[in-house]
Amino acid sequence: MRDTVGAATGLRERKKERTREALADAAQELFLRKGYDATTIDEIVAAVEVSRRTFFRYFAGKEEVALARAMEFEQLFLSALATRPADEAPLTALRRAGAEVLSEFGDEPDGGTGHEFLRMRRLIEGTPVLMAASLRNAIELERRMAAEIARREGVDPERDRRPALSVTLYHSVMRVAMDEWAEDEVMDTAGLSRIVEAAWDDMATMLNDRWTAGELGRD
Amino acid sequence: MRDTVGAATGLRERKKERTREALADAAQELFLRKGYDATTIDEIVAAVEVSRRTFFRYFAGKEEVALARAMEFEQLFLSALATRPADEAPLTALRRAGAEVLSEFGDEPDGGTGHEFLRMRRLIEGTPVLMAASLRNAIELERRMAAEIARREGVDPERDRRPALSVTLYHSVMRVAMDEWAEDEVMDTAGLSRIVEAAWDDMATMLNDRWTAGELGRD
DNA sequence: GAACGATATGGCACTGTGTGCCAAGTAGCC
DNA sequence: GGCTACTTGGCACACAGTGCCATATCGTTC
Repeated sequence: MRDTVGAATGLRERKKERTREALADAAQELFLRKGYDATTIDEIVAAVEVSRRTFFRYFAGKEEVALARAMEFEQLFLSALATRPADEAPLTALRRAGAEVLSEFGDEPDGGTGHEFLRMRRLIEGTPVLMAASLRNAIELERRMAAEIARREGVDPERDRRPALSVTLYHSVMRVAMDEWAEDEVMDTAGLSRIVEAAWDDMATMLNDRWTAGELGRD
Repeated sequence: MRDTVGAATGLRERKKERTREALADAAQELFLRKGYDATTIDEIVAAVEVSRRTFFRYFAGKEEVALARAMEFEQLFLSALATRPADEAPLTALRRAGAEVLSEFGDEPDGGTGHEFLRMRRLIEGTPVLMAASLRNAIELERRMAAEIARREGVDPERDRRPALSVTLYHSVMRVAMDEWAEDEVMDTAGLSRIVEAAWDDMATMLNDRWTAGELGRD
């Protein structure tokens, strides 16, 4: 994603993009090595040789730079959703868009972007202020996803709650599945796919107020 | 909830509780009148005549005092869930516990705790840092609720994802329903109940990959 | 290549949040 | 009343975040 910039823009734009990338990379490296709270903005900007003031021209704050990479995946997801076949049911479109993004990773037991992704995820989960900011980003992403589902289905999201419900259901299942999967230390995308499918099966069973598949309702 | 304290404790404990309540009340009054960002900790402690240092002995930070009342409702909810009949299905128990807590409010068009609750909810929704902190609290509440569901169902929440799924499903439906309901300015609990029921119906339809009740699946 | 306008950067001073330390004050107990 | 345990207030500090302005750099035109 980052290597597609600058092909047809000026030096000024290219320098800005390089500064932004350098800040995001330096921040991530420091956060993963020292922890979020123990890393200061002064340390990040020193690593890139720009001023604090410049930092705040690229990022609204310390949290935003920490979540910068995760937000790139959100863009990937929205693009994937927008290009799903128009006649696909909403939940199917969401699930398949998610699978597309996941396939961007390879199985990379101890290297590459997948490993870094897992390490950043653990950092975020373990840092309350980042977890909070990440959740708020997720809410905003849900709103945009719901708008896309509403567009695909030709309904008004302000009047019809089904887009919002489908998106929040999708995120709920994904979050429970990813919490379960991330207990391992390995970027095993096939394993995640299996957990996700099983979680959807459990959810369908549960929504009919049953606890196991095959059980009759009992209230 | 707050008036049950101090009956059998010493003066020191009673003074601490009064200070804590005074800070929470002063903070809420200032946040609702001036906004969260425009209110400083110095203003809150000046209103109660204690020091900044004392403030930080009662609350971990500015966000925590803003969410103090909301977290009291979380305790109410957990208590209500714990006392639901043991043989109730998980989703039914969650829904009925929620209805119990909601009934603590009356329909109070322009006064009382219900009105204050709505105003605080709008403040939180409109303040990114509070929204983020609130969402993180909700995650922690979900974890405790899942533990309670797991206890009721006699399963290990570390091995069985159904407690987590049922809780996150419940929260998802409630959040979509409350977003829809809170567009009004009135504490209409009957209206909320109707929206919640309708949202559950839509969710059940959707989880079977249908968009309307009665529609055959089409993928 | 120089000039000029537009834009980016760095430095500074400032506000506000949050925290550790320690002296002074207060509550509880005997 | 004395002593102990606990609470409070003041202070100095670190850090995040921001507005303002002088200086530097890039892009465009000639």
